[in-house]
Amino acid sequence: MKRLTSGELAKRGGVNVETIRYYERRELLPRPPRSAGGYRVFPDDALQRLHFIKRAQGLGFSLKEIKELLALHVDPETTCDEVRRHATSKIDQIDQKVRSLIAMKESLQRLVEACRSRGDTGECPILDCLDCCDGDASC
Amino acid sequence: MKRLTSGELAKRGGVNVETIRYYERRELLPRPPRSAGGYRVFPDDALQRLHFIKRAQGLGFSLKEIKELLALHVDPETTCDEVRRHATSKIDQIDQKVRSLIAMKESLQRLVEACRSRGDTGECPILDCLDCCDGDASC
DNA sequence: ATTGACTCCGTACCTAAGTACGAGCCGTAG
DNA sequence: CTACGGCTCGTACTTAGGTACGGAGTCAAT
Repeated sequence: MKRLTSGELAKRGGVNVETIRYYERRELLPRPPRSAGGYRVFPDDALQRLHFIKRAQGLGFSLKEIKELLALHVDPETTCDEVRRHATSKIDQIDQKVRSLIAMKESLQRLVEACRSRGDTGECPILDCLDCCDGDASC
Repeated sequence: MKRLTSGELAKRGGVNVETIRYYERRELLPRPPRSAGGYRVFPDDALQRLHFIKRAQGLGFSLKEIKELLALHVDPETTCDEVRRHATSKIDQIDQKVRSLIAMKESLQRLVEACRSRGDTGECPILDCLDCCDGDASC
């Protein structure tokens, strides 16, 4: 268990020092103990926590949602059932995002395919229908 | 081809009127012709455009990226190849997001599964490892 | 003991993506 | 013709997620 200053934590986590303070204010990182001189001294699992935050964020979770995810861990009152419900609902959210993304990807793929196979004449099919593909559109 | 005022467009698109003006400033919606009295008069394909924007946004594209996507359509200079490259790169971006989301989903699923199958003794496994699952973690 | 790097805190500033507001036209129904 | 709702504009405010700043204290090496 190495101990980290805020600067070291920030560097290892690939974030700004100020971000560390910010996350502490937002209660995404627990407020760490302080050294004699008043410096923050983070246990090194703070780094794991930080990685988790950044990864979840990269997946489109807001800091508020991430705080909820982390809260599951922290609250000794939460029952296993409760935790499972939260987790399951997050899974559903993720699924929804994935489905939407895949739909959009497929639209784009169809366009690229049409584009590749078009004859020499006429316009690029992508140009003709990029902005008219609604979900289940037959572009 | 119905013509829409900004208010009608906003209502049909499910957005605020100000958002319409904002998108016009950001050049996501082309600046429409004006009526004698100075009112915006949108061709009704503006609604398709608006839908596209909201959908793309829901998938995590920024307005800037969406503007790029739309620009493919607009610029008569873009060659088909160029368009295809843009589209393909967007597909890659989407793929990356999907992979990350699926990884996170699987982590959560493993946790839920472990939780469901645990005996009566001991702590909820979700609580123990929610914040330590790094990508390919063996939670 | 002094220097230089690091950290503290509070506050202010920043970008993205809107939203709200007020004053002043437009347009139509009564 | 007047009232009332919709539209115009510029400007200001909001939330989310940070980033930057400045004055002061700390720590480690020389």
